Amino acid sequence: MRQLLTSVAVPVPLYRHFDYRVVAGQAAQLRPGLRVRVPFGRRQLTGVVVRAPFEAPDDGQDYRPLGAVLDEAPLLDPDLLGLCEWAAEYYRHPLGEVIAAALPGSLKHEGRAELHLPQQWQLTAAGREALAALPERHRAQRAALEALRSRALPSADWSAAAAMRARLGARGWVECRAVDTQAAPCAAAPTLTAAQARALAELECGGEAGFRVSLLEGVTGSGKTELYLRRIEAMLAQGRQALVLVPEISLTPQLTERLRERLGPRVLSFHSGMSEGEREQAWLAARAGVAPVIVGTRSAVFVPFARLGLIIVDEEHDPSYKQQDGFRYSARDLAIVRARRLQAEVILGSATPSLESLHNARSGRYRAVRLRERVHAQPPPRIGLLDVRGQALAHGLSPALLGALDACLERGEQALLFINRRGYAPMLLCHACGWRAACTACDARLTLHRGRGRLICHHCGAQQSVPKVCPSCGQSELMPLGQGTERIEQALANRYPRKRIERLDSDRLGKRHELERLLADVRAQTIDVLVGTQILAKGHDFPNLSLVGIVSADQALYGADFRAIERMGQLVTQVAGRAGRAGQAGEVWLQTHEPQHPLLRTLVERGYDALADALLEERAMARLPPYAHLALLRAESEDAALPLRFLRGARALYAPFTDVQAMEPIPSGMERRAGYTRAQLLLQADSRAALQRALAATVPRLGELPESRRVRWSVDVDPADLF
DNA sequence: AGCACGCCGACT
DNA sequence: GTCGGCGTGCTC
Repeated sequence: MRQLLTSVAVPVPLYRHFDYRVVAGQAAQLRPGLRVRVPFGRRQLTGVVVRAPFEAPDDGQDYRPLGAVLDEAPLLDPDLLGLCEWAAEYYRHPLGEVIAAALPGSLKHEGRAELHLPQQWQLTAAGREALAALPERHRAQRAALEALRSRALPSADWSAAAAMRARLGARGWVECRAVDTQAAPCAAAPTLTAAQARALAELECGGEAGFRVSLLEGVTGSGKTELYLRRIEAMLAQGRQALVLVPEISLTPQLTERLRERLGPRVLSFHSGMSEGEREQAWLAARAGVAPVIVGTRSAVFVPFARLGLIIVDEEHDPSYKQQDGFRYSARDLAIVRARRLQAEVILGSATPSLESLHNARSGRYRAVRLRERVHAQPPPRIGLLDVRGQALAHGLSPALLGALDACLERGEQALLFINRRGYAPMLLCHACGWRAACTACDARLTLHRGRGRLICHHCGAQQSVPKVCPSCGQSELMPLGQGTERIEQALANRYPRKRIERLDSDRLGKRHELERLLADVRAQTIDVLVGTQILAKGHDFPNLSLVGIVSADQALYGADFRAIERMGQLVTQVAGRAGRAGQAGEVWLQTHEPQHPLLRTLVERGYDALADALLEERAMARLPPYAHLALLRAESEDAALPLRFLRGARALYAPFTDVQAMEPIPSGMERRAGYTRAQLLLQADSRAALQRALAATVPRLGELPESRRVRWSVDVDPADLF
C-alpha cells in the first residue's frame, strides 16, 4: 500500500518537519511555499509546505490529514523559501520558526494574502484652502494637513491618528487614493562630483548584470545616498526592484523621504514601527512587483520581491543588523546570500566598514569602491586627544573641552557632545559606607535617572525610587558617580543658562516625532548644544556643527569583547564625521585617561582604516573573525548550577569534531541577568564548513541532554559579541 | 513552544 | 477528601 504525503514546516522549536496525508483533490495545488492548516497535537497550526506531495510506502505510521489550503499560489516564492531554508540551516534555527519570522502579521496565521493597492493620503483643493484659513489654535489639525502640503503620503507614513484622518476626510479636506506606482514625479538628479562619478562607474561594473557585492566606503557627507539613488534608478529602468536596508527605524523616514523626492510614491517602507496591516500590505506589494522600492530595517531582508535586482545595506557595519534573540540572523549577511541566489547586486555602504567586509574587499571577494572627498569639500575632521588624567573634571568635562565649548558658543556656533550612556549617572554610591545601588535581578549597578527620580537597571528594566538616605547605613551621603547624557545636559544647562541645550537618547525618543522635531531644530540652528548617545552616530545629518566633543570612549579599551575597539572606532569616527560645515573643518575632541593607548593613537592619528588594519592583524593572530569562525552556545536558568552543567554536556558532543575547538564553558560576562544565571560555550573553527558540520550534527541533539528541559538555550552563529 | 498526563503538598 | 504545583513526553 502506498500513500501520498507532503512535508510541512510548522512554527515550533523542533529541528524537523512533519509529514501529512494529502487528501484527495489537494495534490494538484500543493507546492512548496504554500500555507496550510495542519492538526498538530491537540491544536491547529499554520504551516508551510516544504516538499511537494510524494508517494511513500505505508510504514505503519499514522499520518494525520492535511487541513485547509490557505493560498491559491505559494505565498513564499522559491527565492524567499530558499532563503528561509538557507538561514534555518546556517543559523541552526528550526525552519518553521524562521518562516514565521519572515511572514508579516496575520499571514503568520490564517490571514488572507490580499493586496489592496497601496493607498496614499493627499490634500484636496478644499483642504488646501482650509489649511490656509485654519486658525492657529487648531494645532493638531494644522500639523496633520501640513504634513501633506507638499506631497501625498502613503498611509503608513502619515503621522495623523485614525480619528484625525476620519475627521479630516469627512470634511473633504483629505482623500485616500491608490498610489500610482508607475508615476514618478521626480526631482532632477544633481550633477555628480568627479569622485562620485568615478565611484558610480565602478559600481556599474560596465553595465554587466549578475551577482556582485560592492563595498562603498565613503566618509560622512561624501554623497553615498546619491550613488544609491543612481543604482536604484538604473534597476527601475530595467524593470527590476530594489531593497534598501537601514539599521534603525528612526532612519527609515529620512531615507524614504529622500528616495521619494526622486522616485516618487513608489517607495514604501517596512519596519516594526508600522502597524501589522501596513507591513503586510508593503510585503504583498513588493511580492506583486507593485512596489519597486522598499526601505526597511533588519526584518525587511525577508520581504519577497517579484524582480529583485539590487540590495543596498546602508551603514553595513551597524550591529543592529544582527538579531540578538531567538532566530539570531544577520540581515547584512542574508542580503548577500539572497543576492547570490538571485544573481542580484549588493551595495554595502559605510564610512566605517566592519572588519569582515573590509577583509572581503581586500581579498577581492567584494569590489572596493571608495569615496574619499566630501561633497562640499570640507576637509575631513581631525580628532584631537584630550589627556584628562589629573585634570579637574566638572561632571566629566575637562577644562580644555569646556574652553573649546565656550569659544564655540561665543561664536554663536553649534556643538555636539557624545557620551554613550543614558541617564544621569551609572552609579549611586554612599560616601559614608560604600553601599552602591545594585539590581536585585542582575549583576549590575542601577543607573540614576534624575529627571524621572528613579534608579533603573539598564539590563532588565527594573526600577525603584531614589532613596533619600543610604539604605545600608542611614546617612544622607548618597552621591552619583560617573556621567550619562542627562548629567552632561544638566551641567551644560547650568553653565550656559542662555543657550539651548538638548539631549538625544532613547529615553527621549519615547515620544513620537521627538527625533524629527529635535533634528529640525538642530538644522534651524535653534539648538546650541546637542548631547546624546550613539543615536548621534547613526547617519542623521547635522549640517552646521563646528565642535564635536566625545566625553569618553575609554570603556571600550578595557572591554572584554573582541569587537569593543572596532565598535569604538566606528562610533568615534561616525560622530566625528558630524563635525564641519560647508568648506570648513570641524573641531573634534576626544577625552581619555589612556592617551598612550596604541590603538587609540592609531585611530586619531591615522584614521579608521589604519585602526582596522591593526585590528585585522590582531584578529589574524588570535584566530578570530574574519580569520576564523565562531558560534556561541548560550544557556540560562533560574537554577544557577544548570547552565554550566548543560554546556559541559554539550561540549562533550563536540569531541569527535577535531577541526572545531569547543572551549570550556564559562559564566557569561554578566552572569546574572533578569533573575537568570547565564553561561556560554564558544566554538571556534578555521573553516565555516567545519563549524557548520559540527553544528549540524550536534544542535539537534542538544534537546536530548538531561538539563535541556530546564535551561533556555540558544545557538548564535557568527555572534556579534561574546557576552 | 504548547498542551496533556501524572504524581505529591496545602486548602476552598 | 480535592485543586494545582511543575517534571516529562509528544507533536506527522
